[in-house]
Amino acid sequence: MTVRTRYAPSPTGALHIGNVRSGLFAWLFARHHRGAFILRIDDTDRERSTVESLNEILESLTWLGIEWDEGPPNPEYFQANRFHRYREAARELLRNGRAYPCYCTAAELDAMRKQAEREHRKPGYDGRCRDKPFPPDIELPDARAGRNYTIRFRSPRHGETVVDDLVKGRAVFDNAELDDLIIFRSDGVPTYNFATVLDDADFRITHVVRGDDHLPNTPRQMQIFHALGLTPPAYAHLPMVMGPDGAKLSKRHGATSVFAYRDAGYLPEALLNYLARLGWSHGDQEIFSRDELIAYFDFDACGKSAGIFNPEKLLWLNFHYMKERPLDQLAREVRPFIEKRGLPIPGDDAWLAKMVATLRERAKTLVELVDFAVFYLKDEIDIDPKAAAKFLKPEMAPVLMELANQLGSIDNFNEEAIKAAFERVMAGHNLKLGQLAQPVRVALTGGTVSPGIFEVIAVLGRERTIARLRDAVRKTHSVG
RNA sequence: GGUCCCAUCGUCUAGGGGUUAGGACACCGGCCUCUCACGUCGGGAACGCGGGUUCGAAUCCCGCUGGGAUCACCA
Repeated sequence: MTVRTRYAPSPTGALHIGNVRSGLFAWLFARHHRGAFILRIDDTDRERSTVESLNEILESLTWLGIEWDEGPPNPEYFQANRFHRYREAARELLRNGRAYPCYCTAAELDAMRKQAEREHRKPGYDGRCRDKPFPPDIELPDARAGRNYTIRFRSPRHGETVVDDLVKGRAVFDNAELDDLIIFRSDGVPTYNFATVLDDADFRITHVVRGDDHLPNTPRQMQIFHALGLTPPAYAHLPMVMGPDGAKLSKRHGATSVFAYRDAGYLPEALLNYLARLGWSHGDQEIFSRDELIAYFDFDACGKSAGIFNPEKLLWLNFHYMKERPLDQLAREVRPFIEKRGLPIPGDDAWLAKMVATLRERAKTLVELVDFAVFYLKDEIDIDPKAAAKFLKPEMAPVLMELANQLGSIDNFNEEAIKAAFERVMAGHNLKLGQLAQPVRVALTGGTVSPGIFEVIAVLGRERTIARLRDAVRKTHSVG
């Protein structure tokens, strides 16, 4: 039997990285077994579902390279388009007595819960409508047509339900602990646990891979499978991703959506690698290509305990992938971040690549790289007053002038020749490289930190370099 | 509170009866050096507690403690 896994996000908000990791593992498992990965949209909640959110899901997965074999835009993979199927299944359950109408109102249910809580009993539904007689061909609820009731699943009262989880191992649930859950709401909409079962059944999902927050739902879903005469799929419940405070990762932990990381200048390979390695391992290996991930992935190598999201390690991975990227590709990826910043690019693609080459080992994200690149890109730079006070002293003026002249007379304006020009100036004034490089650095970049001074000059070009040196000379007078 | 899940450095993890408990991120120090980085070398840092089983337990079993998830006419 070929493996079929699915990822079923609901389009009700940003695509969260904790959530997308479950999708990643489902995808890896399917790819590893040369099976199919299905993307299904859980949009039964039409109030909260939006197209923006749907697009974000699709774009995020595409950006990460998690491609689906079946799913959108095919309309059959949207729950909203499958209501006929849910209704049919609910009628079947009503006919064979595995479900029943419940006439309790939301207010009554609420009161029931509160009462139980006061008496320190479990807050579940007490089954008061369970044994009321009803016609087997009773219509499904529809509050607008006056059929103001819900349909509940008749859950077995005795025995136990065993989940043999691929990640967690065996979990045994006492059926007496499971109350009769609503499978159809009074507005005629099926609930999640019911719709999910039918989808997983109809799409012939062999392995349900999801976060372990769904583990408590699993015995209920298995019971519905059985009531429908179907065999449940295998389950793999992955541990959650937590924030630094140890609680389930959520918006209040800051940037958590895939888009947020994309926009912050992270590379998809880095995020993918990081997410895969959170809760899964392959010996001591830290860096994995997509193909390696697929080749090595296995639930046996998944940990059982929740993992805390570590932004520093993600940063390190991003840095790694930026360093090993082909230069022209990295330059191409940096470009939109420069544009977004409203900065001009004073050269062609080859120039941009040279600029990126000097910066890539100093920046951990694309955004950070652009931060460092400002002095290359802007015509006018701001000089840090403290740096100027320390390095642009009046006695440096003639030295900088001479360097400008030397640089002006070079034939081939390359690093080698630039270095030779420096050496001539240093020899003439009896200076060491450090004594010359820092003032020049301040003059050219506005600060005391930059790539090697020869490469900076080579990238900046003769015109700009000389202009900035002269500017700096003028400033030494005003300082002095 | 009920139910379920989980427990090795700060974090991600390897190790599943005998190991100086390994790696990675982060941190600290040396080297490299025109600054900052990169790189490189080195360092500190962990088996939650208590009982068993065993010649021997981080490893197997039980309990405790701690953490998490979940208990909707949300998904």
